[in-house]
Order: sequence, then structure tokens, then C-alpha cells
Amino acid sequence: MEGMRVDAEILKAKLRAAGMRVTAPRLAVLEAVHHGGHCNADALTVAARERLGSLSRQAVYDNLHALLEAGLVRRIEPANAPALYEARVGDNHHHLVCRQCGRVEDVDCVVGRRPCLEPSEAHGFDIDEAEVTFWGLCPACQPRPTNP
Amino acid sequence: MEGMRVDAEILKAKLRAAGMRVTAPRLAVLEAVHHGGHCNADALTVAARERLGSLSRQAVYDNLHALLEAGLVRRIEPANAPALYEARVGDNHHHLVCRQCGRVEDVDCVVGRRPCLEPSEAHGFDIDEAEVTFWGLCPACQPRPTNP
DNA sequence: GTTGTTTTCTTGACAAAGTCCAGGAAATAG
DNA sequence: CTATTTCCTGGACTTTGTCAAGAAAACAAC
Repeated sequence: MEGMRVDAEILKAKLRAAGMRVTAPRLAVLEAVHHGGHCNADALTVAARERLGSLSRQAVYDNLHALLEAGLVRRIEPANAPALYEARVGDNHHHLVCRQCGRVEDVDCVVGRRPCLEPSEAHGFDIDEAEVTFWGLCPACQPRPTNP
Repeated sequence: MEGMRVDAEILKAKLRAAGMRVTAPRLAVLEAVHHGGHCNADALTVAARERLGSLSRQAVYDNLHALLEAGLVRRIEPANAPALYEARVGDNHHHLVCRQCGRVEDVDCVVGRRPCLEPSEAHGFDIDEAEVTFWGLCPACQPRPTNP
């Protein structure tokens, strides 16, 4: 009841602090995001249903949207894959994505301080976020060096 | 016949250099990508049909895939939008995306040289690309300062 | 040119991810 | 405890893209 599993009471408090109603589906979705790491809507639906017995797809999407808007959850959309949701918010960290298996890892901001918020030429845009995605192969997907 | 419109002969040569057959649909798609800036498959289909009269959707996708594999075209997939295709390849430049209208601009690599290929912690990944997307509002979508 | 092989194009069905809608059910404010 | 707001259910729908089989076109060799 500590650490391994984020206490439901804490999540309820977060919902209330965000001015949101606390419903069983919403809590289940939020819990699922906290436990899941980087999960897509489908996986979160499965996880939430394990907690509740049943839950409509629409309820999952509705709640994910609500949680996104409240800033309790963050969505990333790597190319060639459905959107993923994560619980780590507010620090604008970046991601490492495996081209083969799709595994996603967090990485803290790259070299220096906010290096990415300064493109060489802003074209008049008012920039509010720099999203960095590193692509490559995760350890499990790298070709093994054939050991003689 | 110069500048404004990339000469079809040059594009044909590029196709041949890549070991690809030159077909009217393929050339039309490649031309469309060159003219389009950052276009999605749908817009490219429309553009290619203007040149040819008719063209199946599948032919557009097939050719885009072939062109991607040949390295003659690059695909980007900003969140909340269908994939976009561009003709500028080989320089790993980055993108500026308007959150409101979806407009996309190119930006050259950010501060310093290859600053982005060095995440703080690679988690054992073998990284081959760092993709940077700047999000914000383009000039046209920025709230106008109400001039008194 | 003509022929033959290979690649490409067309047509139409299919799939994944997500959205829209309308009515019923649950949560909070009073 | 009731009213009101918000949420959830179920099902149809949309968008973006893929699969598959046969017809057509490109290119090489003659």
C-alpha cells in the first residue's frame, strides 16, 4: 500500500483539486494511466475494465480528454502508432521510441537548459512547446553481436 | 520553365537514379510533393489528379511509400493530424507546427550542431534520429493586439 | 517494333483509432 | 432528498490507411 501502487486517495484528491467530479470510471482511468507507463487507449480500457468490471470505450476517451485538459495526464503521439498516455506531467520531458517494438522511455530535457525552445528561425510563430522524440532501437531490438 | 516549377525532367532523372520506374502517376505524385510544401495524402491525391485526370487512392499511397523508401520524400506525422509529405530530404531539419491551423514551417537544426542527438540518458537505445517539433501559433492565428 | 517479364495501377473490401449522438444513470449542490 | 449538472452506455459513423487480385503499363531483349 505504498509506492508500488499510487494510492487511490491521492488520485481522488488530485481530481478534486482540479475541480473534477470523482467517478469510478474516471478514477479507474487515471489509475490505469499511472500504472501503465506509456499506454494507448486500448490498453487503458482493458486495465480500467479489470478494476471496474465494465466500461464503455467512450467513457475512456471522455475521461482521457478531461484528464488531459485538467493537466493530470499527458498525451504523446509517436508516428506510426496510436496515441499514448502518461502520468508524468508538467516537466516537458522528452521521449525515446523504439522503431521496432514501439517501446517508449522518458528522457529528461536534452543538453543544457531548454535548448530546444530556441529554433534558429521562428517564422513569426509564438512557440509554447518543443517536443523532442529520439528514434532508435531499444536494447532488446538491437541486433546481437554474434559472439564467436 | 525555371524555378517556379521544378522541371519534370529533373524529377524523372531522380526517379531513374533511384532505380525506380518512371510512370505518370509516380511522377505526378512526386511533383505534387515538390509543389505542395507540407501536404497530406489527400491533398496530394487532388494535386496529382489535376495533372493526370484520374488516379486511385491506392496508387498515391503506393507511390508515396516507394518514394519514402527511395529517400526522395520525407514523411512527418504531427500529433492530431494525418501524415504530411515533403520533398526536402537528407538534412534532418525540424518543424514548426501551428496548433490552430496546422500550418507547418521548416526550421533548420536548432542551436549548435546536432544538439538534439544527445539525450541526457539513452537507456541503452541505439539512436538514429532526433525529431524536434515546435508547437505554437502561426502569425495568422495569433490573437491580434487590439489597436486603440 | 514486338514480345515477355516485372512492376505498377485499379477496384473494392477491410481495419484501426477515434468521434458523434441521444437517452438513461449517477454525482454533487442546495 | 431533490434538482441539476455531468457522466456513461451503446451504436452508428468518419478518417486515414491497408490488403488483395487481376488488368495495365514500363522496360529490356530481341
